[in-house]
Amino acid sequence: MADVTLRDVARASGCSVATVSRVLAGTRPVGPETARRVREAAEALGYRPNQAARALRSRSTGTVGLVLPQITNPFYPALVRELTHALHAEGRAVLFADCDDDPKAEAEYIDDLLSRRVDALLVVPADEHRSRDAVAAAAARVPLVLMDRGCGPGIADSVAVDNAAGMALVLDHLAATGRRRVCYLGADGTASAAAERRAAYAAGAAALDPGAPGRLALGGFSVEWGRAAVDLVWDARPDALVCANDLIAVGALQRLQQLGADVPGDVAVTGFDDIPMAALAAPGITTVRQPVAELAAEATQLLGRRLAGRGEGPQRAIRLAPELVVRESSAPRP
Amino acid sequence: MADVTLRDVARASGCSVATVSRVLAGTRPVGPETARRVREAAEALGYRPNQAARALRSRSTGTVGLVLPQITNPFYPALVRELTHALHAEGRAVLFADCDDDPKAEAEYIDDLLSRRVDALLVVPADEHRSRDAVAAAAARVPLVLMDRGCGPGIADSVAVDNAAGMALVLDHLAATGRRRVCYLGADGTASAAAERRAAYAAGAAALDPGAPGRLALGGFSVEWGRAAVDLVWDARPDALVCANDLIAVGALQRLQQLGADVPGDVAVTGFDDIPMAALAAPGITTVRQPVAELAAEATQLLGRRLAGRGEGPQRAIRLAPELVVRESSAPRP
DNA sequence: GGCGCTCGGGAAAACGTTCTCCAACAGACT
DNA sequence: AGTCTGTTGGAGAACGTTTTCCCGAGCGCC
Repeated sequence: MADVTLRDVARASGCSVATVSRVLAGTRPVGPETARRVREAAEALGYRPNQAARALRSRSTGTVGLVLPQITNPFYPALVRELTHALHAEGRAVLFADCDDDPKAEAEYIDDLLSRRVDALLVVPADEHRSRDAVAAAAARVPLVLMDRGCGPGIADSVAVDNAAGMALVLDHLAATGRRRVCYLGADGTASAAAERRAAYAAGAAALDPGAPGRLALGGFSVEWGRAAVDLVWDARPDALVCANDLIAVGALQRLQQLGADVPGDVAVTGFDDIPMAALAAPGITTVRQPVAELAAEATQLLGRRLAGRGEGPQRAIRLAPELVVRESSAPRP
Repeated sequence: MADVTLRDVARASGCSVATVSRVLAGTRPVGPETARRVREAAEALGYRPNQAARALRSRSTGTVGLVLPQITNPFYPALVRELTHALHAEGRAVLFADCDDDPKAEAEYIDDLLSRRVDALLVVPADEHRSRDAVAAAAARVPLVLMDRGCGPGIADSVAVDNAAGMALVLDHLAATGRRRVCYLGADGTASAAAERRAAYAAGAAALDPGAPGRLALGGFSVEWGRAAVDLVWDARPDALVCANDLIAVGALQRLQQLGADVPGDVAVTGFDDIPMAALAAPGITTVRQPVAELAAEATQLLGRRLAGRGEGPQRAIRLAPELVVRESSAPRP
């Protein structure tokens, strides 16, 4: 009942530990008859390799650390799901850490994961600047892929959505459906997603209206901020509110309904990310869907390459094109 | 730059590996002067213990496996967050597995986690019946705590919300605010949460109206089902829809708005779980809040007890009282 | 002064793998 | 026949800890 080891299998099959290891790992050819005996014995005894011993000897745990800022941010569960599935498909397990948006906790978790000898790290950095040191140090020790948010240039491989392209899709759509006075409800952080979307808005909105780039309110990526931000721009009488993510859009929608504004009649509202809530809000929120499964696939592939090829090769920054999802919140006015 | 081991620290501090291990692990008293030297050397070299070696020798990885049916179910992220924080606070890391509601995948993940030598398992079983064998087998090898859903009696320690009490809170509230013709939009699975809530509704609703226990529609725990279920009970002209969870309630709300029904004027709607979306829906959904942090704390405490006390003692099934959160969806009619 | 004791320290044996040697033996070529 | 090459198997050394012995020194006690 207790643990059965290679020794036990060796004894039962009448050969040496080395041979058993070889047939089970397939690391060197072994006589067909011996192989059969070994496999039978292993099966009969219910042998399960001890991953701790294997990790110690082969200096590889088959484990990847995943560090997130906040699992309760509704964008991440889908990402976690895709990542864990992709990694499990390659036989890797996932050590999970949620650092609660705190770069200090993040550094500790990364340290802990490294001492647990993860083969690689997937990190969504909590803060563009304050995460940098810890991430760079970690990247020097194991393959590391940044996801979703950046962390300064030249740190590590990264995979993210093309925020500028997404914002351009939104602005084109609004222009095509006759919106002219747009406002931006954004986030002021230095997180790359915040900065890129902000910049893309500023660049694209000028085409609609020279005044548009100036009409913005910057706060956090939250529903509360969405509610508050509406009041800051409402005087400008916008006919469209472009929000930096779906949570802000949800908040904006709530406040607009309180104010008695008609969406999309009086004003259109758009989000970013396509979290589940965007489809379920009333009206449904027009948003930019991140290709989550593809992001996960790219990230694991990047890791796989580094793990196989002994970490050589230039750094890669992969940007995936997002998709516009049009819902009622931006329907053209009759 | 490469890995620094106990040997290196021993050499640098001029004593033996054993001594270094002792002072760093604090496992036996050591002379103050030697201790100081060792600590300085360890600090200077940047020593980080190799957890793989430690795990091999001490037969404990400091790691807990967490197996979920579906991280994308919006109830789980908060639970994951609390669990990982609680476990990290005890110096444990979390190996995460999402089995996508598939008991077969669940069994494989559990097996994989066991061969990775997790010290314990936290499992939210995917299916009351079909998860049973794998969970029972795992529970025989390591401490295991079931969360949220059950898996047949006598399998392992468990922590969950008191579903019956929660449903009673809802029914009392509806009765107190003058609702008489209630309907139940539930789930038909054998998952314990589904069954318990269903039973509690049947028991409690009889007090409001002898016909109430019969007025129910059973499907899945999803928004889509909530939308569909409304049509099945609408002919009964209910003045309150009691939903088995918040997702169903969200769906019901959507369909009611399509039908032109006024919530809460014509009909009240209640949910269960208090997922973030419940507060953000319009109108806000009256629901039963699960004490997530407390659930997580109880679960880790249960694990801690088993891990410390060599697994003895009777099985415990802990039920925590939930809290009613009253929002607009069940406001009394004027 | 011998006897027990604690106390600080080292040598070395685990833990369960993987992997590098090395031995034995077969067949093939000189 | 002798050497070479390739194939199959075993012995044993790692990997970096923790832990069990054991030793010597210091100290109080009859």
